[in-house]
Parts: sequence; structure tokens; C-alpha cells
Amino acid sequence: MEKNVVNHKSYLDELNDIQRKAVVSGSGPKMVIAGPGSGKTRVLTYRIAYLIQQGIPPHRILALTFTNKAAREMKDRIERVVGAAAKRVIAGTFHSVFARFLRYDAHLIGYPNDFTIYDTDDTKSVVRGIIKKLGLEPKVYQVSAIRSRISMAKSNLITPKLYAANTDLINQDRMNRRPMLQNIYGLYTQELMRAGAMDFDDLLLQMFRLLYENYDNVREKYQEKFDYVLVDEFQDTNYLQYQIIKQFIDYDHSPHNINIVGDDAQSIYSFRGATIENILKFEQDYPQVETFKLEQNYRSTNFIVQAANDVISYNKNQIQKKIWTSEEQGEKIKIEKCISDTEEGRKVASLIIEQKNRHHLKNSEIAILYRTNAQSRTLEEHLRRNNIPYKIFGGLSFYQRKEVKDLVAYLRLTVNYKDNEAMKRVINYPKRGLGNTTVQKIIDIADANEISMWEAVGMVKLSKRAENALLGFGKMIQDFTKRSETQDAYTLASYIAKKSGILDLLQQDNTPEGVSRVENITSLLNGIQEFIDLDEVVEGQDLDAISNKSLAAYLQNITLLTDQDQSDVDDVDHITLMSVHAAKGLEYPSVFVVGMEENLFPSYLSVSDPRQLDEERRLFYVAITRAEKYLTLTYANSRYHYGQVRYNDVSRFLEEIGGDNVDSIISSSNTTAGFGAARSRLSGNFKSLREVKVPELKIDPAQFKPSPNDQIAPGQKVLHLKFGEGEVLAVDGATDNKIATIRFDQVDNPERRIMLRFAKLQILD
DNA sequence: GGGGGCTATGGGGGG
DNA sequence: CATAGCCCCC
Repeated sequence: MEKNVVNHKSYLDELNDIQRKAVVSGSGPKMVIAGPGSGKTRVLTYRIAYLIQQGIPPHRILALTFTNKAAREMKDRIERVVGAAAKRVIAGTFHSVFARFLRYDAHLIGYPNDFTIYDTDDTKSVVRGIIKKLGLEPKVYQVSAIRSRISMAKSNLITPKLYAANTDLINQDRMNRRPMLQNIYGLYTQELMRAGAMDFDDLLLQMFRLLYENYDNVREKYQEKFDYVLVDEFQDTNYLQYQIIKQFIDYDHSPHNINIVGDDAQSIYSFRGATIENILKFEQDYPQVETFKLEQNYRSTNFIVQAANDVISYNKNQIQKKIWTSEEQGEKIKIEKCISDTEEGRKVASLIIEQKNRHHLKNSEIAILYRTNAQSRTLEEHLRRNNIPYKIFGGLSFYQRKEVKDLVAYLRLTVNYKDNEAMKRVINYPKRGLGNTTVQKIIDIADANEISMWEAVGMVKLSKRAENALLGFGKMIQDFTKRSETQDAYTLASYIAKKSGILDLLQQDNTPEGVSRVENITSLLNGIQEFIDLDEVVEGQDLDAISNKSLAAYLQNITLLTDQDQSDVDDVDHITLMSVHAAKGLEYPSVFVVGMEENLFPSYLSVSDPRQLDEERRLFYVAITRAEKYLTLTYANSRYHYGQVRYNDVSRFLEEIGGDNVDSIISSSNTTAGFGAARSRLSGNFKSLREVKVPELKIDPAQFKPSPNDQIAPGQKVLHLKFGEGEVLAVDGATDNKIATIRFDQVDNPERRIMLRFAKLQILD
């Protein structure tokens, strides 16, 4: 990640020959094959900036990235070259961009525009319900296996009908003793439809259907909408994603302005349907494609680059390329042997302290990467003990906590009555006398009539008591919905937290856990406030989309957060812990890869399949190429797994690194456990950074008195809670949708477009 | 209908 | 080791 502010005229000078050629190339299909650290993001960013300078309107450029964070950072950098217009580029993940499109057009294919997005837990619950309903053996019909099979089918455009007609699939299911899988898939699809819900795959599949079925000529609308489509990390797209992109760009007289960027050696998502075939297919589908290979690495020192080459050379199938660097040799890679996972944690902590002292590293320059999220626990313990602040990305997220899910379920039901998973979650929480029997009755009626539970409520015969309880519940939800028409999401969510009884219930619990649950509810509410406070105009062309601060928009937003998307507003300098998968695209001066053992990395689930083993190796390749200067690899002879000690051999991958690039292997006998001992006294009140943080305000909110927004006029000096002091340059837009252009001198991109509908600005003097 | 405790079972990676 | 589903008892 470059830190320099880009000079408006000379950004092309920052590129090497091949990068520049890729950036300034003309129209038509382009492919950039980019090794790690080869300036891929830079090329993508400047390509877009260049297109805008060539006169392509920014809102006619669609950029699909791997995380929302990557999209944001890209826009920021484009902005430094071409100015605020960059904000209008349509950029985000496949899922979030298509979800946004579907919020306009889902009604054309039978969904409510305010559809719910079912997360993994919701879909598991749906599958579980179907298995129960069909009376199938749960041990044979395993929820996770079925879910991934349905997902695989969807990602390959296989509908339930096509599935049932596909003899290969049917035979596979028969062999696995799961002949009813096709029926489950069919029922699953129906149930989501009934609930007005889409799962993650539907955001792609229904987008495809929308374009393919082409009601109201919606396909032409999208084809006309974009001049350029750019796709990052193309090696990790699946068949369905590729087919959607093709719908956008394949039509009569299309210039086929598609630019893809990727690296086959970093393909690590085949488990969710990603296929390298897409790159090969791309060259066939667009024979006129112009290809650029970026092989010079600007990230890492030579020992690290060579180690990466050593490792990846063990994979037979790959597009030939060799990354190289003109950087110094640097420090050799350190390999640390540990007796146990506990010792590994201790050692990593003390090595971090040592490294920080020796190389003057900040915490933020250090990352610990692991193969499985479960490995974070031991590490956390030792970091805490040594008073090293850390933050964990991924794993169990804030939004998966019970109390958060409960409140979110109320919000979901308020937006979409048909959301059965939300309904089941809160119909009797807090307790209101609607037990299993009543709920089951409602489910049965709903199933029999193929309607949602909400719609079935009126048709169920119940005891007087249950009926009254149900009536009260229904009235309450309807009241919430009514309020949603006038109140903003924060006010409404706070009201719901109180009125539903959730807050009261949690506040009765005075144990530390209970207190933290209340805190989490508060954090959630703060998050909603933050969401609606984002008053900045982000995209230009669809004012409706931007100004949508509805609950529905908020809910969609939180469901589609990626692991890298958690807020980096943070006052504490912290090290980073995450899975190797989550580290994709990131870089750190110092990287620790822990758990380098057989059956862990590579995973025991992959060791017997050569193709999966190759993917594990690519994953390791990704891991080591995250490091700029210092790379430390650790392994432990013994490790707890399921609460039992397991003994593992050292990972084969370590042996694949040429000895020239590795420092002597340090034995575990004389460890230095005492580094952090003196500091541990301080660690008592150290707080884990897992919690979502409320951003630090530059201004004391108590001193802040917002002025009425209709008084905002050009020339005024104003105060903004997040951006500080600024000068109003202009006010434009319709009466009820005014936008102020304000220059804030204390922030990076000083000129901001602020929507007065949501803005809180204090006029100074 | 509600609550508590027990047991079995899962844990690879993620939008 | 952690959790969720399930069974049993009030």
C-alpha cells in the first residue's frame, strides 16, 4: 500500500513499463496476471483513473473487488488523481453490488425489493427443518454437507429441476446414501422464496436470472449502464459470477470492455466454487484479449520472494511466471520449533516484543496468520499476558452473538414479515407464552399452505391465552413497521430494544457476561447510528440508493460485511490476527505464520487429494508473500484438538523452502519466557479488541450544537463531528435532497459532499 | 409451557 | 473444549 500522495500529472511515472501499458491500453478485453506485491491494485486503480481522465463517466465504470474495504481504498486513491468524481464509480464485492441492484429490481422475479438476506446460520436452520420434516436421518443427511452441495449447484447454475435431471449428481447422491438431496434442494428453494429471502448464492443466482429472463428489458438497462467492467481477484470467481459478468458485456456491437486482474497462483477459494477454468475460458471467449504479466515484486525482500518461488514450484499446473525483486536480500526466514501450542503462543509473544525492540516496529506492522480460526485462542492468551494489544479479524463475528442476532431478528421481521427465521427466533423471545406446541402449529399450517409463518398466524386454532399472546406480538411488530416509515433506523432500533423487552431482560443479569451483552446491544445501536450518520454522498447517479438509510438497507449492509471490513477506526496501535484466507491482499512488515504442521497446514481434509493439496500450497504461498521484511514460521509438536492432545509432524511445506533462504532452525530447549513478565502487572485491565469500537470523535459531542440544515449556505464555516471544521463551498440539489460541498482541511480528501438530510453541522460564528 | 442439565457431536476456509 | 439439541421434570 503506497502512502505517498499522488501528484495529479505524474501518476503514470510511478508505474513500470508493463504496468503503464496495462493502465493506458485501449478498449476491449484485457487480462492482467499479477504476482503478489507486483502492484496489481495500483494498476487497477490507475486504470480506472485513466479511464475517467479519458472521459468515461465514473458512474459508468463497474469495479468488482474482493472486499468492500478494498473498494473503498481504491476509490480513495482514484480520488487523489481525478478528484471527488471518483466517488461515483460503482465499486464493491459481487455480493454487495448485486444486492444493491436487486433492491431495485427483485420484484421483477418474484421477490420483495426489501428481501432478507439469510446468512449461513439461517440457511442451516432451513435445511435442518426440512430434514426433520421429511423424517430423514440427520447423521446421513448432514446439514453442512447438504448446504455445500446446494451452494455448489447454485454456483453452477443448476436449478432444482436441472439437478433432478442430472444423472451424475443423482448417482453421486445415491452413492452417498442421500437420494433425497434433490428433494431437499427443491424444498429449500421454495422455503426461501416463501420467506422473501435470498441466501448468499441467490444474490448471484437471482442477479443472473434477472438479466437472463429479462423482464422489462432489464438486461439492456444494465448493459447500457456500464462502459467498463473491471474484476479484481478473478482467479477466485466461480462459474456463476463469470456468467453474470458475461451478461453485462456480451451483446451485439459490444466493445467487450472487460478488464480482469488475477493470479492463478493465489487461487484459494475453490471450496466455494471458485475455478481457475474462468481464466482459461476467458482467453477462449475473448480471443482478442490483451494480456499483461506483472512479475516484479515490490513488497518483499529477496529471501522471502525466493522462498515463495521455491514453494510454488512444487505445483505442476500453473501459468508460467517467476516473481523477482530488486530489493535487498533482507533477513532470512526464521523457523521456530515448539513443543506445544502453548509454547508456540509464548514464543510468538516474546519474539514480537524482541522484534519490536530491535527493528522499532509498531504493533500495526505485525500480523499473525493461521490456517484455522480456532488457533487464535492460545495466541490471544499469550498476547494478553504480555500486554500486546491485538485485534482479531474473522472468526465468530460480532453479528453472530446471540443478543445481537436477537435484536437483529426483530429488525428483520419489522422489515419483512415473511422472514421465517427471524420469526422463529423472536416469536417467544423474550418469553410471552408461545411455546413449542404453538410454534409448531403455525409452522405446520404455513407448510401446508405454502405461505410464511406470519401469514399462517390467522389460520391457526389456539387456546385463548396463546391467541392473545400472539395477537400482542403481531400488534407490536406492526407498530414497529409503522414507526419505520417515519423514524430513522437508530431511533426505531432503540425503541425496539426497549419495547420488545430484550433490554430489560438483559439488564436483569448482573454477571460480567450479562453486562457485556448489554454493552453489545449498545454497540449495535451505536453501529446503526454510525450508519445513518454517514451523510457523505458516496455514489452520484442514484440519489435514492445513497439516501437510503432505511432499516432494510442497514440489515443488508451488515450481512454482507467481509472479514476485512470491520471498522478500523481505532485508537490503540494493535497487532493483527487472522486466517491466511482473510489476509489475502494485505501486507505487513513482519508476518508470523503459526501451526506449520502436517494435518493442520496442509489441513487433514486435504492431504489425500493432490488437487486440494495444491490449493493448500497456494494458500501457503499467499501466507508467506504477505511479509515485507521479516517472516517467521512456527510449528508445534503437540497441540490440543477437540480438547485432546494431538501429535503432528512438521509441515511438508517447510521442507519445500530452499535451505538458502532459511535461518538456522532454533531448538525449543532454551526459550525466553520472561520477556513480558514485568509488563504483565499492567495486563489486568487490558481489554480485548474484539468488540466493535465506536469511532473516536474529534469534537466533544456535548459541546456540539447542530444548526438547522436549511440555514447552511455557501461561505459559512461549519463544524462536522467526524471531519472537523470546514468551509461550505456550494449547496446544490432539490429542496428535500440538498447536498453541500464542504472543504474540511483536517482530513485526507478535504472536499466532501455532504447530504444535508442526514448531516449534523454546526454553523460557526 | 418453561427451565435445567446432560450428551453427543463437531472444528477448514467465507460472502 | 464449546455448543446445540434433546430429554426429563416441574
